[in-house]
Amino acid sequence: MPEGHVTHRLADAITEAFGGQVSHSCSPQGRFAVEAARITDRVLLGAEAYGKHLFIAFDALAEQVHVHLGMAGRLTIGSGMAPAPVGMIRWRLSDDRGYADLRGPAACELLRPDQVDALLARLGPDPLRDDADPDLAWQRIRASKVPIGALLMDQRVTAGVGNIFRAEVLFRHRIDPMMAGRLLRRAEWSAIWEDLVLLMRYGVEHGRIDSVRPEHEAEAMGRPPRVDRHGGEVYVYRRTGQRCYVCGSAIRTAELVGRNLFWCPGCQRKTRRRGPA
DNA sequence: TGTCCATGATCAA
DNA sequence: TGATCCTGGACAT
Repeated sequence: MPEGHVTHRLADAITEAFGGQVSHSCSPQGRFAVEAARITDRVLLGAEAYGKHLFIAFDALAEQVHVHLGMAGRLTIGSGMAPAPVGMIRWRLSDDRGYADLRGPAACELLRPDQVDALLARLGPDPLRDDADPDLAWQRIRASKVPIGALLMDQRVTAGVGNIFRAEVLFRHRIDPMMAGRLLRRAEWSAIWEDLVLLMRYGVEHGRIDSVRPEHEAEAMGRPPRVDRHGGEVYVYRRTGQRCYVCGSAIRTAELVGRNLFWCPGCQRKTRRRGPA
């Protein structure tokens, strides 16, 4: 259940745990069995993330493992001997020091180099990558009638941004999620991008999303504890009906292209005031 | 025990 | 726009 920061964190963790070593691959659940047989007992060269996509390369093999966790996928890494498989483990990667179990991914497959290239060509810039060019996203946003709240979720526009980062970054910049992309100002986009880099890097480092600014922490602390599991302190995500930490309005929710959107009607107005929330 | 829901995305119509 | 897929946890019955 990841946004891009999880994928990047996992890429680092896999490289750290298995990089440069011979590892064993299997598929207790069975659906990755043929592919696992091809990669097992090879040296794992490293893992890399692009947006929500994870690629793992092996020595002397042109194909790479491509993993997309989707909404239900999870990859857990443990140390020591792998325990007997519990539940549906699509791919188990292990060596004598540790193991990684992949469950419920939307994708777990071997891709040829040309397939990898085609996939990457579909992705917009990823705020977590040094090679990202935010201007590529801007060119799409500035020409679009689609709400900015939908554009940010579109992986062709920005890769790695999901429902939480979308909601939180728009709140932090006091932007109405329903505002058409083409009404966004260039300076606003630059600020949003820089903020995404900041928030998502924090997410990679800490393994959670915290978007509440220091000056609002006291207010956030006084509120009832969060009940969902994503772990982290946020302004609007899944806080429907609760009071905004900044203006006190009730946080609202609505469906936008099939996903729940959260925003503060007080802070995020169509006619905007200067400065971030 | 069953239903719904989730940090996602694709496909058909 | 709706149906579908992935899996497991929360919650209702």
